[in-house]
Amino acid sequence: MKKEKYGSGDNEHILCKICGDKSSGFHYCVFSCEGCKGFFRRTVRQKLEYKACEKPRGCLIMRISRNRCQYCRLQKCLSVGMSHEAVRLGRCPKKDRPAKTSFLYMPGHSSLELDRQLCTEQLVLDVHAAYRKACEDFDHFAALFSDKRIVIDDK
Amino acid sequence: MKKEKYGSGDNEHILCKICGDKSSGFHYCVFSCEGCKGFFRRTVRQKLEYKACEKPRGCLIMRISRNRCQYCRLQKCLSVGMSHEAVRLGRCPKKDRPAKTSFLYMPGHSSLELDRQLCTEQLVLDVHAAYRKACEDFDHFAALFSDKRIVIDDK
DNA sequence: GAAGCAGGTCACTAGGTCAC
DNA sequence: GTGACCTAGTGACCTGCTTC
Ligand SMILES: [Zn+2]
Ligand SMILES: [Zn+2]
Ligand SMILES: [Zn+2]
Ligand SMILES: [Zn+2]
Repeated sequence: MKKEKYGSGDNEHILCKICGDKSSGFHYCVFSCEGCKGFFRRTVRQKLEYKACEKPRGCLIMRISRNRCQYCRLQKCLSVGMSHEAVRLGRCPKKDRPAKTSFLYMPGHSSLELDRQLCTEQLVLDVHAAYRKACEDFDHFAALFSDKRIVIDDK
Repeated sequence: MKKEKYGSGDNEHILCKICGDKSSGFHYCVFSCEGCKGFFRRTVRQKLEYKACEKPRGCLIMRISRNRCQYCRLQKCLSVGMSHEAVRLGRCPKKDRPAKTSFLYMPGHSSLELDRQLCTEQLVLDVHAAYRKACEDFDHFAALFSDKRIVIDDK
């Protein structure tokens, strides 16, 4: 029989657990995209270390934001269980196949749906940024309050 | 009459003598898993030669490490008695089988036990690596000592 | 028959490559 | 540095044959 071409599997309906892009398979024990797979491989093989993220609550890793912070991308890879030690080679045992009802499974993807995903990601990032800003404002306020530079006058 | 399905035997409670994965039967005169069986078959059939391992004391072959060094995997296959010459066709007489009470026999395996096995393997590999490092350090020290660059002053 | 292994098949992935 | 694409292996599953 013919050798199937690259990428002909149905892994593309599964989402990358790190960034949400379409997965190309089960890499380093995690369903992940070619980008995150390559990123993790380079990091481990060359023993790269990234300078720590300065944002107090870290970065959201999504398809459109995954290249903005290597430190947080690596943290996400590790936190979802990527491991260079434990890999699975060969055919996937039938009983291990992820259920198509899993939230990781995406029923289809037209370019329309891709556009929609990108818009949604941008929206999520905007909301996240606003949330973070609010947290900082609150911290600032709390500091002033504890310094008694702000008092509540409930007379 | 009806052909039993693949993997329906009770061999899965026996461990692969090469890597410790679950055995799928008695292959090339050794209880072994599908992976080690296929590896040995390819090696013999295609007369493959692997470049010698550089580690002075070789690699530990376990389920999670078996694909890291083909040379040592083949050595392990040969050392536990795999042989392409003494191929046995057909079913294996019960009296020739190793007893199930041997340490090769694993009473059960849930996914919990599999996880535990992987953790244990990683631990063993770490300890092995530390041991090897200690051996190298000792060799280095012994060399200095025999060169009289280190002396013991027990005055 | 029934059980069970050798060999084949081909769904899979680690690692390499190189245009961006 | 990134990631789409390729290739060499890997190993889960199957089929044909052997032995009991
Ligand atoms: Zn990804
Ligand atoms: Zn960050
Ligand atoms: Zn094995
Ligand atoms: Zn080795």
